[in-house]
Amino acid sequence: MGRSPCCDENGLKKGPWTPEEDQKLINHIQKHGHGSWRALPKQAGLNRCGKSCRLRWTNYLRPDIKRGNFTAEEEQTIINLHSLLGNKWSSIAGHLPGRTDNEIKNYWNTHIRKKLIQMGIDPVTHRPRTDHLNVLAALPQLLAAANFNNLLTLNQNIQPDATSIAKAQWLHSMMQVLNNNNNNNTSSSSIDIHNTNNYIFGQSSFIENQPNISENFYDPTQSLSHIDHQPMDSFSSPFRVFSHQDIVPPLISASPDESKQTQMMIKNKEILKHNEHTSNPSSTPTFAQDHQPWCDIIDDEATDSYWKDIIEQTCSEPWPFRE
DNA sequence: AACCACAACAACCGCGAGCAC
DNA sequence: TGTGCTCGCGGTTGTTGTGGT
Repeated sequence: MGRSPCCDENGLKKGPWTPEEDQKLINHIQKHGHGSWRALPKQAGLNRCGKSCRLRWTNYLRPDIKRGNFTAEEEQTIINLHSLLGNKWSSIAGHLPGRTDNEIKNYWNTHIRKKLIQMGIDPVTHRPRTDHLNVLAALPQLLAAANFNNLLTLNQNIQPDATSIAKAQWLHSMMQVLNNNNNNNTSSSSIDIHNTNNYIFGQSSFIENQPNISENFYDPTQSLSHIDHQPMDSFSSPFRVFSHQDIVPPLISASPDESKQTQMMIKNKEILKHNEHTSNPSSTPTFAQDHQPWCDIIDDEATDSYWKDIIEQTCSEPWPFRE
């Protein structure tokens, strides 16, 4: 396995491309195709290495490249695909026609990554950051994000809005992370996949066991674009549920219709209730059983004292990582 | 107007896979 | 089978633009 020596050659120009160079490259490729990139610069009369030409063509000059800002749908697709594929920028780019891997990578590093971090999400794992200091530091923001006033009146309003549900799911997930830390003497920072809300962050056993339900389950997807410069109490989870068939998720609306979401929510509640009543206790636990406290929040009266208790319990118990 | 800090993005670098000989 | 070449990928750096002081 040899290494390409092309960029080590002396006398080859580096740095930004001039319009003249661009034109030469375009003309040559339009006439002859790129063929061997290594041989191309000489044939095209360019004092560049083949690698530089290839990069310039694939990232900038190619006629099918889409210019302009990323749409909310594209952004959501990137997040979804990144949660599945990781930093496989070329694979991600394959699902975004007209976008290059370099462009996506840059957009990720300059925009999306920061937003996720700002929201307390690990941009690598796409889960709430579980390192102790970060969780502690993020707690006030998370509490604000959850917008307790909305949560406390969740069930007093007949039709809770989708954003409130997303916030609530978000908060609950963080609470479970905290509780995990409390209950885990081994100071491991990993999340128990069966005990946490991975139905938000990835494929859970619930989803895998119950694809029919997962297809109908409320999708909390929201574009990240609208949380720019917004107070934390107006954000929502950027994550969505993947089903089996959704390994490569389709494009979805970034601004789903509110009433539709509400209908979905009601439908999902019915499914959960139905599941609760009909499931066999000895079989694989259902979503409702796995997440009983959370279903209770949705289905039962949520009171001030309930939330107070949670917070006090979570915050007053000795942290395994405290001195 | 000058300076600085930061953001955005184009381009480069190094590595590994695949292929031909 | 080993070697060298080419290409593509992902991480990083450099350059330019923009806003604040």
